[in-house]
This record gives sequence, C-alpha cells and structure tokens, in this order.
Amino acid sequence: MPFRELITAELAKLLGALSHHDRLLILEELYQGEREVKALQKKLGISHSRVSQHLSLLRTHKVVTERRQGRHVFYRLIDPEISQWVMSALRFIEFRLQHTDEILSAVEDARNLWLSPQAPKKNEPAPRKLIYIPGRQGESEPPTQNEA
Amino acid sequence: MPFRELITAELAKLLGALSHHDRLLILEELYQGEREVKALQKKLGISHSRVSQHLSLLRTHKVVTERRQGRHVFYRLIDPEISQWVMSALRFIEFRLQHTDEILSAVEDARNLWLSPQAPKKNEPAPRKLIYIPGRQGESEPPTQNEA
DNA sequence: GCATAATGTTAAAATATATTAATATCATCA
DNA sequence: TGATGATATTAATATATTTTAACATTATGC
Repeated sequence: MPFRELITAELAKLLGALSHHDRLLILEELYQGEREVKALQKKLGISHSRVSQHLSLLRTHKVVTERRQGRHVFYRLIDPEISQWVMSALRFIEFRLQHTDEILSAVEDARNLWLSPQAPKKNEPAPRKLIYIPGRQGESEPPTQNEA
Repeated sequence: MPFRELITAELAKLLGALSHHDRLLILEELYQGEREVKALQKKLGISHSRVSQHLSLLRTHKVVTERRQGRHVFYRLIDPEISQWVMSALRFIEFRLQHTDEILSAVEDARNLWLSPQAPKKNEPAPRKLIYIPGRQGESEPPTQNEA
C-alpha cells in the first residue's frame, strides 16, 4: 500500500481544514445555499476579513467554490454532502453533550437541520441521501475485537 | 438554537483530534483490533513517546480507551465506526488524488480496508454497517442551491 | 530480594503551525 | 473617480507538535 501515507495525509489536511468552529458554521450555512461574505460575516458575528480568510482556506482545500456576480461573490459547497458527513459525526460526540435537555434538543435541532431529507428549508435543490443512521443497534458487542 | 455553538465547538474539537497523519494511521490500525503502544510505534515508525502522546490525546477526546495487562497497555477504539466515518471522507479528497493508477489503487485499497463489510481481516467482531455510499449518482444538479 | 530490561507515561523545552486583527491592495460598479 | 466589497499580507499571539529526558511499573534472571 505505497500511497497510503499520502492518502492519510490528505485526509488529515481535510479534517484540519474543517476543525474550526467558525468554519463548521460556514459549512452549516452554505449547506442552506449560496452565501456571500457579508451574509456569513453577519451570521457569524466576526470580521469580514476573518470570514474571507476562512473561505480562502476552505477554497484551498476544495471544500467551497465561488461564483462572481458583479461585485458580489457567492460561495457554495463543492459537494454539499460534506456537510452531512460532518454532521453525521454527531453520534461520536453526543455522549459528551447529553447532560441537559437544552443541549439534547440542540443536538436534535442540529441533526434535523443537517441530516433530515428535507434539510434545506426553502426551495431545496434535491432530495439528499442520508448518511447518518440514527440509533445504535449495533451496540451489543464489547469492542474487544481481534488480535493481529 | 442556543447550544448550537457548543455543538459546533465539540465537533471542531473532535475533527481537530483526528486531523493528524499519525493519529489517522492509529485509527486505521486500531480498526483492525486492539494494539499495544509498542506495536503502534513499530508500525508508524515514530518514537514511543509520540505514540503515547497521540493516544493520550485520542483518549482525552474519547476516541480510544485502554486495557492494562502487566506492563502492556492495549488500546482500542471506543466506537470502531468512527474509523469508517473518517474513511468515508475519502470521496471528498479522491479528486485530488486521482492522478496516477498507483494512487487510485491505493485509494481502493484504503476503501477496502476500512469500508468493506469484511474489513477486519481475521476473527472480525461483527458485520458492520456501511456508511460510505460508493459512486456519485446524485451529481446531476449544479449546486446553485437556494437563497436565504 | 535485587538488579536489569521492557513498556508506557509525563514534563519541559524547542520548533512548527494556526489564528487573529489590523492594514493594504485589488476589483467592480454607480 | 469614489465608494464598496473582497482578498492578501503582515505581525503578534496562541496552539500544536516533536524531541529529549526523567519517571513509574512490571517482568525476568540471578
């Protein structure tokens, strides 16, 4: 497996590009549809320069792309399913968050927003494939697994 | 959505914990089964201290857990499906890697290793749910999406 | 038991990367 | 051209990573 290292490195870079609070919010926002920098800036409450830097990084990592229209630049996800993919990781963190009802319901909200088939509120582009499989029916076996 | 920030921050932390070449290799390795530090050290070709520190970080983020036996410490994935989840992101980077046949086949190898139902070679713990959906049949619509 | 080797963990220091905020530059359109 | 919006650059600060070394624990041989 000669290029396994390369693949792992690429994956690590992608994960690194996404491992930022603001950038995840941008992902969430862009999952709803195209947005210009100004809109993202308002939504996130950070400077436009910072938004631009985040977008630049996401562009570098081929997560987003843009479309120019006059002086407006609209950003969008290259593959909107990356958003679903990220959110499908909710299952790996929810046990950390399952403390208050408020947080639990926020997790539900997030899941509905990002993972339900009717996710994009208005004028949705197309029905999306579900990646997340709710529930943990496969929880029977203790993960002792095998030896090498 | 009051705790959305919290959820996004948690997700970002998880992604951050995984966004390292060595740690992804550890994930891959542990997907095969329990491993002691020494084995990981040999496999990755890095210092045992570094392995231990990586494992410590993964432990902090509840990705792995350990079992002690004498002077050996065996690590395993808390939820082996996290490994599949990470590898299902291959689709988001493969267009960057699709250059040589060698790389392409390495991607295939990686996919087979991590995502095929019979993934763990020997004495597999249980049939695993597939998260990755091969192919891109939903590629018809240009992602113009909707406006807010 | 005692010394020694094997296995892991931890801490501290050095290095490398990432983030931020401020500023500068560039492009577009009225 | 002037106003606006977007991007690039920079420098400072903060985080992460790596290395080295010290430490703890368990097994083994005498």
